[in-house]
Amino acid sequence: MADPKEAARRQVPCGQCPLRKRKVFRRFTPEELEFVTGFKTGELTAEAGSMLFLEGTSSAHLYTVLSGFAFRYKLLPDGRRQILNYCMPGDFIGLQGSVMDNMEHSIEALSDMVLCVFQREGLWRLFETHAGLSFDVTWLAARSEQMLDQQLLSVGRRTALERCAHLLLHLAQRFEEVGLMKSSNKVRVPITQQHIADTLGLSLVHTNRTLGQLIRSRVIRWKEQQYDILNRERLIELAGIDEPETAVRPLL
Amino acid sequence: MADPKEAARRQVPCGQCPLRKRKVFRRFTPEELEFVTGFKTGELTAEAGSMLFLEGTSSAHLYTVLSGFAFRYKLLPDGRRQILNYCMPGDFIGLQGSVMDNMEHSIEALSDMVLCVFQREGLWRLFETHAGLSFDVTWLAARSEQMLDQQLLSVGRRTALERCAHLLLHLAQRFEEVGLMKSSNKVRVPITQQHIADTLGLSLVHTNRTLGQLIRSRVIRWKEQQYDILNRERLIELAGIDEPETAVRPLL
DNA sequence: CGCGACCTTGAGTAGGCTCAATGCCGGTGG
DNA sequence: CCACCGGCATTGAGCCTACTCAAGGTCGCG
Repeated sequence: MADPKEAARRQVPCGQCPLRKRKVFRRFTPEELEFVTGFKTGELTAEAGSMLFLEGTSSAHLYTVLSGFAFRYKLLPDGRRQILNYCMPGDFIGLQGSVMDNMEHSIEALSDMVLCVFQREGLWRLFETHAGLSFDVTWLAARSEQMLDQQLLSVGRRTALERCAHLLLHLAQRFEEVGLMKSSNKVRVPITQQHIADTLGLSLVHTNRTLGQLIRSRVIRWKEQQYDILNRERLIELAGIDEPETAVRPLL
Repeated sequence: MADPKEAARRQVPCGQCPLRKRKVFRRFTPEELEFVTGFKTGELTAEAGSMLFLEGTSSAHLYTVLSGFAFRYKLLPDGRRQILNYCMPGDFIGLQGSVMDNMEHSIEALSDMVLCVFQREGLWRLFETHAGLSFDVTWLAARSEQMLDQQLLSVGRRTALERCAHLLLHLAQRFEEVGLMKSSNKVRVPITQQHIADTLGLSLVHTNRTLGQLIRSRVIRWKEQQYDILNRERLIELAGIDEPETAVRPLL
């Protein structure tokens, strides 16, 4: 009766998922909702610092982030690290691992997390029975490619200051989309300057100095694992403007 | 009778597509082949230097490259350019534009090209009627995401020399996959050092000097728009080894 | 012959890197 | 209660990778 497996299943029925209420997410039909509910086989809680995926391994699961944060990254043999992107509530992660043989990146939790668990095989059933949802999955893949494109543009062609400004804005925007903005412009995200450095392809020291510039000129405030945007206009200006489009997207 | 539209249609029936013979590409069932043949609405020839897609616009088409090369890139307002990846025969391009509202990147032909043309709406029919092919499309999207991950790692965390070595190997590998390697290690690709610079996030001058290093140490040879790999081992070593996996993939 | 596209090279600079030390804070154990 | 430690942020100093500016050189083409 107290089957632990059962205990872990469907603690939040997809129909009532609080995330689904946000207007960034596409309305699903009752039929789609039913399918997704069946597709979900349970929930997973992960502690801050734990690995969700490990480069080189394969994974039987796919996840949707319910709460908490993570980051996706690659390592060079000598330890240099490049963070590819951040995962936040509503993000569908692990597609690469389900569709290809094995992962070529790792994902590590930045905070305690709760994730919806889907089985790799379920994805097949999804494609066979739900054209709309398959399209959604493809759409999500295309979107994350777009975000990588942006990131690559930053790292390859922007100056340190521009990169910082751009990332800060980007994170803030994603926060807003899923309703995580503390107050108006307060972004509480559990990352260190080392994470920022590894995201932007900079050294820790130089990241610190560049953020220092932004802080001294009162564009942002930085304390602990949290920053406030004090002067959004200036930040946009520094980032070299980048249309902050917010597309309605599916939530699996 | 001499309908130009008709003239442009299906000049190469998909079943006889010479690319399809290569073993990198998955065998299609006769049924799938038939569908793809119907999906294809014609061929497009593009001149070297012409734009296949333009950032900010939307496109009614999807393409598969039959022959020739192109590159996908983004620009900053002041003209700085970041090349995101290269398109070569067998590549399926324009998915982002078909699935999202509009493109956030441009694609420019590097050589004269021939492309298979598909209609955006056809993609919908594909999802509705062919789960296997939909899965393939998603697979391709996941794969290009993987390649971007690699690229981002390079640009963010590798030194100039490592980046060059890595790119040279990467291009050579992709050439081999589709049988474009002239002789053993001769890669004839119509790119200039400026393209390499914009791919790797380096300046033209520094790219030139870095390639110069590789040339002087007899690791590669560079002439005009062509390079030879003289010492593959050394190149791999410099690139910091990167498993050169070749996955069988679908060809739409 | 002149021009444009591309490659090459020199010289000087600067943005970003490394090494290293210090400060701050919260947690832990004596 | 205090001393210590580990994780993170900060700062200084010196260096070097990669950048900019600038000049040529080569080659193919009209």
